[in-house]
Amino acid sequence: MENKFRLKKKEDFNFIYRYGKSTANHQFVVYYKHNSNHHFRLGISVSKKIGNAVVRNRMRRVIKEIVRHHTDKIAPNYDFIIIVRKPAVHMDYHQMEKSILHVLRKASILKKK
RNA sequence: AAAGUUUGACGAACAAUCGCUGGAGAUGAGAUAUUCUCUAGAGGAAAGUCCGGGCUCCAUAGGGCAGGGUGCUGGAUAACGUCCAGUCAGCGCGAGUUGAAGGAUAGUGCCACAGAAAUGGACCGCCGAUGGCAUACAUUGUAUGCACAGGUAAGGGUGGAACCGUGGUGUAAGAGACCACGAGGAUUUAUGGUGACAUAUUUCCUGGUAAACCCCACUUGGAGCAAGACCUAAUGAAAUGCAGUGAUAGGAUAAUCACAACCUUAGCCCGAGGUGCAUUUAGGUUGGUCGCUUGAGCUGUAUAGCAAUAUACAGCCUAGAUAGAUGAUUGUUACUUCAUUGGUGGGAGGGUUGACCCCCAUUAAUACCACUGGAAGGCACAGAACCCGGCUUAUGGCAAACUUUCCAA
RNA sequence: GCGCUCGUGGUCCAAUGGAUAUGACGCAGGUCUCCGGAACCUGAGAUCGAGGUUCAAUUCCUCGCGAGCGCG
Repeated sequence: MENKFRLKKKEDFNFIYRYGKSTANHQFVVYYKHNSNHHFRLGISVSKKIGNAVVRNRMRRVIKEIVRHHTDKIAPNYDFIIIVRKPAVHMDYHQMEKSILHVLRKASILKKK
């Protein structure tokens, strides 16, 4: 995933947490906010409570992979952060894919058909 | 066959599609942009951060104290609290394994409860030799009694531990006071060993505790890659230069006012508010580059050594991220387990060193072997963050050597 | 990266190396009451794990596990 699609700075995260809106399902939480770019930007947050370094890295990589596969469905002009909750650890790729699409649709970040 | 002990190596593979990071090449005027090609890309513990070192900066004439650390011997090492080989002690039938293993004879402290007493102590007890008092005989003493002075450490059965233990001599009663045998410690000498130490021997001594204070020996400056070096926006600082028109003041300077210009007030006008500009210097925030991977490196061979390890020669270059790359999906295979069998072929015996176990009873069926087919799993612990050497902890199956017991020959 | 502190019944705590491990709240049973509460009485329930030193460890030492905090 290219750098311009990623949220990196601590200030960006804090800004979205403070001024953005949030939705959630059982496995994920999404914070999102309009931006002035012509593409979306993604941040991923996995707490230390979720597991050890291997588990956290796996969650991050799988989420990156899922979002990359659905880049064309995601509406531009959004910054959003995906936060992983504990039940997501035991899901496989396809279940996570469904769950993430569900939560993004709830947040109305996905493009309408 | 069962139960163990030690050591060692390993930590699945391949393909397709879609991606990530570094490097090289092409594309491109050029760049850290774009596109394409090639190539490299996690571990045995990368983990915990428990030790040690390299490296960097700061401090430092030299020496000592304090504080910290370590603590049998010899060796290895860059160094270590690590490793190897030994000694001694403990544990285990054994293979083996564990040990902060100097000093209690430098000094101080502590040893609850119980017990007379927990290290210069006398409560009960024993004795009354010597001294004292009393009585009797008698004359300068003898005998008996008292338990006053005093002597004593045998007995008290409490405790984890009772002034080394047992037996004797000795004595008024007793006592390492003396003797014999024995336990432990220090010490002298001899022998063996580099040494710890072992064996014999001389002399002296005898509670435990130093992971209590302490003494002795050795060792130790502090901080950490967010170390540190370099480049650099914005804002503010200093210096220099310039600064529209008009007015005031002045030696001179933007010192002040008005207008103009520019900015904000959602697009325009009015109104309101605000504003010197450029260059250089120092500082070094944000951001970036270096530090950053050629190293006490890896592989192989030979030599030295019981070994840890060292030396020589040859070959090799093998991750470098920074919201942090090394991934995802699908398929196949190795491998494991299950169903105890669907099929084909072999087949009177099969497996086993053997004891023994399984199966069947000769037209046939079964065990077993080979090939093929089905289902499930395809794993555990775990992710480099400056780099190494160890330790510790987590974890999957495998192999080898050795030990003990049982059974058969 | 470096450093510090703590871990004791269900909860909050106490403790000189000396064990029957303290107290409060809570829990259970009883007394009282027509019933409940309050009060009173009684009881159960714990030293984070593994080793070591010591006659004896919650306490001392080592390693591990978990929690919290500080500095850069």
